[in-house]
Amino acid sequence: MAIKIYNSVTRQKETFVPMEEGKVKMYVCGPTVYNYIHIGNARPAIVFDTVRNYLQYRGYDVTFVSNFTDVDDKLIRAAKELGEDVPTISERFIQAYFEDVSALGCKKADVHPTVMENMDAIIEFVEALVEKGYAYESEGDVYYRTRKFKEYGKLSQQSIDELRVGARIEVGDKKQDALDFALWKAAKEGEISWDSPWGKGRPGWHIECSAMVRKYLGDTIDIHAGGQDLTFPHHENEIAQSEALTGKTFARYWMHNGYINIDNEKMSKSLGNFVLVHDIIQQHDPQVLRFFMLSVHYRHPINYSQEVIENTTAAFERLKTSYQNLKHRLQVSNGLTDNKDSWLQKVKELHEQFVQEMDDDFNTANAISVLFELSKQANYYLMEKNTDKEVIGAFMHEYEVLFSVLGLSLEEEGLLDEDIERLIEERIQARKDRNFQRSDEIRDQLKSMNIILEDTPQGTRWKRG
RNA sequence: GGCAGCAUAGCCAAGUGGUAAGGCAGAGGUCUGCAAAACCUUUAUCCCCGGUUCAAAUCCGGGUGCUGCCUCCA
Repeated sequence: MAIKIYNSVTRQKETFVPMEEGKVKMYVCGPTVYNYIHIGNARPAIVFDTVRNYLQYRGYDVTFVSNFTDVDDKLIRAAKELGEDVPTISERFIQAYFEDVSALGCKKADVHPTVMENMDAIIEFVEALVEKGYAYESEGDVYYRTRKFKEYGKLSQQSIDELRVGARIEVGDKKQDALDFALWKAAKEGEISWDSPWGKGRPGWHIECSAMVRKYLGDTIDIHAGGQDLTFPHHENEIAQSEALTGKTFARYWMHNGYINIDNEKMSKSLGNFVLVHDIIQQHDPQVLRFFMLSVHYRHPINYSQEVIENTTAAFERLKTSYQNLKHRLQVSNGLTDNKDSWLQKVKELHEQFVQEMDDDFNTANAISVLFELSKQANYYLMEKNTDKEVIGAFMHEYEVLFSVLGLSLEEEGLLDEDIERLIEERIQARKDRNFQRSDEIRDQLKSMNIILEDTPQGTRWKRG
């Protein structure tokens, strides 16, 4: 069995074969850190974190690099508005990014390079392009000679001539051709800048990724990923820069995640419907947000709304409840189950099905349906009078593995206070005495503390509501 | 104008040639001191019209509607 990945360049699913056996080099375009991230930024973070998890689960040694754009027009504008300097702002939102994304269950990349700390590599890259004739200096700016790169447009499936029709030609342009794009921008008065062979300035947007990929991962990488909107021009330009310089394939598999809409509308500043992760996770369990993102195939558009997130909350709750119920039963299992082997076999089959779904271009939507089937089978097993610790354990283990691959957590937060424990004991006694008034009183009291009690033939179990 | 994508039940969503997964919500039932959880039953002529095929949600053509990219954007 092999993993299949939909490659944006060829527009089809291809069997994944990394350059070096057992090793994967992967790069994901990260955010510009001028604000808190919105849920559109959260999607690639979650999706490609899951891709990485799965590749690791399948035994690959993954080197994962994801950058921060910490110098650009938006940051310079933000700095001006806030009266702070660019590094202060970017540093603040890099920290905020880590907080948000870690709440969503994303692990850190192996390297999170920034533009500022890689200025030398970027300048060297531009110089090399100038030397090769793929770039030229013009009044302190440096531009890429787009027409010189014959394969330009191969990722976004557009020919140079078609692009030319739509290209905006600015008055007094320093470019030789409208399609050329900036590798280096001369500093305007008072802007943050670095010394370069072309005078003081800063990098254009696209060059950073080319330079960092090369520095941290090499000339050719296995997977290059990002949002769909990055396909053109960002990724197209990265290919032009890198392949012109090295003459080698830049990335072997390109992966792009789909857009997010809010209430069926594009998220945009003019509509005022920007949803920040920072705000959502105050109101909703961040795990639910992750589960929501993974319940739709990563290449498809996804629509965020209050209704859908509530729907998802209930669905996610079903899975966790089932796991909690297994956990409760583990202690009181007596090992008298019939058909033990067929139950263990069932768990094994579900695991194989999960792997099969994930192998197919990381179809997390179907993988999640396997999770629901696991829950159904577990619930079904729990209906048996006698249960076996090994079977319960197998179900639980399977739950833990699948959740961890998807980056979801089964942990219940906090410990049970002694007081709560005591109340549960008291209620058990009250029920034995058939004092249901007192019993219900305790249940209501605990409910107000967000502890939900459930009585089963095997005793009382509880969960956080 | 060019390029690309999408349209599946009240809602979300998988499925790319063999007769519609899964979840949420709804209805009915079982279990329970009452609940909860769970289980069972139940809910779709796959946007429209043609075509190819023994067979189409799936392929082809034509509509209609929506969206993205071509300019900063995940």
